[in-house]
Amino acid sequence: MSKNSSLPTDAELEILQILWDGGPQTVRQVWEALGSRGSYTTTLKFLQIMHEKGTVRRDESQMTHVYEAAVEKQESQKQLVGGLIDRAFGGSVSELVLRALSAKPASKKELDAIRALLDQTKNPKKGK
Amino acid sequence: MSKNSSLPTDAELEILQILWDGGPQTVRQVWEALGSRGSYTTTLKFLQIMHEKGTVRRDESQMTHVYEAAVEKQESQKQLVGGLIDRAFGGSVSELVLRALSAKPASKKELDAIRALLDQTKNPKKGK
DNA sequence: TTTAGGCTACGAAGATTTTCGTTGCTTAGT
DNA sequence: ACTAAGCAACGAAAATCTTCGTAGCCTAAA
Repeated sequence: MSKNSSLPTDAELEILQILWDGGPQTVRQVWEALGSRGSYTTTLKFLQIMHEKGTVRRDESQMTHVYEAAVEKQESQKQLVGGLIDRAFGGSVSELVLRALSAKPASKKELDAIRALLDQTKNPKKGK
Repeated sequence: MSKNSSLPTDAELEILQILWDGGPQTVRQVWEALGSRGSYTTTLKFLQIMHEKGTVRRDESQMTHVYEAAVEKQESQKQLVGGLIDRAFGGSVSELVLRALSAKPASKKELDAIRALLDQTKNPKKGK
C-alpha cells in the first residue's frame, strides 16, 4: 500500500474535475455535467472503476449512490504537473512556465498573480 | 483539415526526449539511452511506429537507420502543457504555475529566470 | 398487483498502447 | 564460402483504457 496511486486517465480526470467543482453528485448529475456525452452506463462504469481504485468515495445509503472525489485536487494537480515536468521538460520548472505562457497567453492580472506567487514562495533551497 | 496530430504517448515522449537531447541516433543508441530497459525490439518498434506517424524522420541510406525527431520540442511541449492546463487546471495558467512550484521547488536561480520571463512577456509586441 | 422507469452490477467488445519473439537479410570475420 | 552477429520488419500477445448492452433490483404510480 504505497501512497503511489497511478495518475487518473483522461476520462477519469474529466470526471474528477466535475466532482471537484460541483461537489458530491449522483451518476446522473455527473453524466449531465458531461453534456450527456456517451452512454449513461459509461459514466457509471467510470465511477465504479474509480471507486475500486479509491479515486472517489460513494455514499451507498440510498439506492441512488452519491459520489465525491476521494483525492485532493491540489495533490492530483501536483502529481500531474510534476509528471509532465519530468516527462517532457527534463525537470525544469522554468521551461514549463515558458511553454505554458506561450500555450495560453496570460492576462496582466494573471501575470501579477504569478509574480505574487513567486514572491510568496519561501526560499526553499539555496540556489547554488 | 486540422493540423491536429495526436499527442505522443508516454513511451513515445520518452524517446522523443532522447532524440531532442542527443540528436540523430540509431535504434541501439536510443535503446542504450533508455538504460537498455525492455527489449531492443521494443524500442525499434516504437521508432517504427513513430516513423509511420511522422513523429520522427529516419535516414535509411545505411543499413543501420538513423532516427531524429521530426516534431519540434517547443511545439510538442506547448501542446502538452496546453492540454494539461485545459484538462486539469480549468484553463488557468497561474494555477498550473502554483502547482508546478509545489511539485518541484525551484532554486533561486530558477525563480529569477521565471521572473525575467514574466517581465519579457509583459510587452510582447515590442522588438528591442 | 402489475408495470414502467430509474438504478447498480456485470461482462464483454473495441480501441489503443506496450511488449517481445521470430524471421530473414546483410555484413564482417574466418 | 560459411558462420556469427547485428539489424529491420512483422505479427501478435499482453496490458490498458473506453464504451455500451443487458440483466436484475427496487419503488412509485396505476
